[in-house]
Amino acid sequence: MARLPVYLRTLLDLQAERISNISSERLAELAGVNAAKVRKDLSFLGSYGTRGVGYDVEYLLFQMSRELGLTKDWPVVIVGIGNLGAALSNYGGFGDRGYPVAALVDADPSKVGRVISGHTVRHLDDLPDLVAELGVAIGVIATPADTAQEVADRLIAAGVTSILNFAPAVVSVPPEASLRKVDLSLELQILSFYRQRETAGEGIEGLDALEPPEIPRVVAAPAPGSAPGTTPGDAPGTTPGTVAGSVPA
Amino acid sequence: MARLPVYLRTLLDLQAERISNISSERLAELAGVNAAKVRKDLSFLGSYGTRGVGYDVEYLLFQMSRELGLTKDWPVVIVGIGNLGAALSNYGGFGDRGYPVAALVDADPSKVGRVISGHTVRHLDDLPDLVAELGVAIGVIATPADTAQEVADRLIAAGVTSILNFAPAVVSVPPEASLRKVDLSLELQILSFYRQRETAGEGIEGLDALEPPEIPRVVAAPAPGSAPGTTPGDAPGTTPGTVAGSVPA
DNA sequence: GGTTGTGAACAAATTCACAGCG
DNA sequence: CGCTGTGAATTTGTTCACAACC
Repeated sequence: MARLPVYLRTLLDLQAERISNISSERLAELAGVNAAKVRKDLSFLGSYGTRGVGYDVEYLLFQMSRELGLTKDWPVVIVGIGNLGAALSNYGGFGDRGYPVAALVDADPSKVGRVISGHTVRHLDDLPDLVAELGVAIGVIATPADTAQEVADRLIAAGVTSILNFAPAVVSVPPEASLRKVDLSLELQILSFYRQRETAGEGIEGLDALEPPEIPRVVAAPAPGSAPGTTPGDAPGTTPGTVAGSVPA
Repeated sequence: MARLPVYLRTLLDLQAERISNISSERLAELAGVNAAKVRKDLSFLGSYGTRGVGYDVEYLLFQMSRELGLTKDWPVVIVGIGNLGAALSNYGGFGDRGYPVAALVDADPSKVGRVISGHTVRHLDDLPDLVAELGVAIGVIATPADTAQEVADRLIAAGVTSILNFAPAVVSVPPEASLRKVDLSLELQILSFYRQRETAGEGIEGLDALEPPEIPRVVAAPAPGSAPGTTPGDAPGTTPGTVAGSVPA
């Protein structure tokens, strides 16, 4: 369940405050969820609470860390050392929490050999060797959208079964692998969607209402920057809110 | 619905390939979802398809962009100019897609005045003025966890109702505001959780799925690396293949 | 013929509510 | 008595399947 890490973090805060015991009620409040949900989620790990009392913070933390696989390191390889990839490799939040950056990889020969945040960038072709040597457990895709699937395939082929994808593209992996995605422009679009609905009349229904009843087959030019002459490949050149999230590698 | 941006992106790709018409079946395949879901989602926007034919890419794009609020810019303020904040402000993906970075803000006086990616860092106290002057629509929180809630409060107070939170903390906002979060360590923990489940039974620690939940009242030391050989209890072996390792909604 | 749009069936997730235990 | 753990009820989301339509 994807909420466990949130509980974990909350419990760590509690531990830092020397609080040794917590009820599902209070934990729920701190984690921003419903109390029954907390109990269901925790009981999924086993019966680690005490009726009439609550949960022992320390003990629960221990069980949870074990369950989340936090008792060992999971070395990470970052593929695609553009803006985002470089930022990620420089971002301390990885290593601190048990996910040390083990290697940086890029397909661009001009990037290979450069040293970033203490790591020498290696070529994408070295992936299998790096994975084997360094025991890489997680692959981070920080390439442009159009190479994301290929990179994922190569990660899988190299034996990496956990992938975190920052590229704004749909990538698929075999069922035995896990994939999570982080897409900045997607989040922003969701936000502006809600905001739009607020400001524009009332909801979708209201929008239907102001729709012309007849069927407008021909469409007005989509806002700014229509450029039907651009080269194919990447960068759909039209309409605001294009594919985004990553950087030239 | 949070899938609309994915369809949007797919449609943009199609447009770039000069494909003018698409069936829900094909669109579903490209977006990595079920065809019926695509139709339900799209019908939520209105009846923009043609039976027996499919959807007109251009027209659907136009309607969708409008619905997602992509016909106008949504200026962004980034709060917290540390590693991550600086990386984000330097990251082109915002402005290109209709989310121009309008201002950078930090609470640290030593950061105020510095110029990053063409923006002079302003003090957090200037937030209300900046929001009013620049028409800021979205606030990005890139501060440490312990100040995230306060920053959110100040954003709301300044009139920003859309917030994207990168800080690893639970922040709450009034119901009229929207909040999205991006949490890297959370994603990594989810990945290692699945991975852990897979490989449970091997590894240095003999945490096999044997269960007898003896009385686990005594708390073992949660210190990193501690490996109590006979830790009792283990997650119920239930729901074997249930939790798939793929992208949830 | 083919494909959308949608009610109905189904599945999953969430919440309720309470028995059972400390 | 208070709080956990969990079946049952409810809500939410997904998929099916087919009538309506081009």
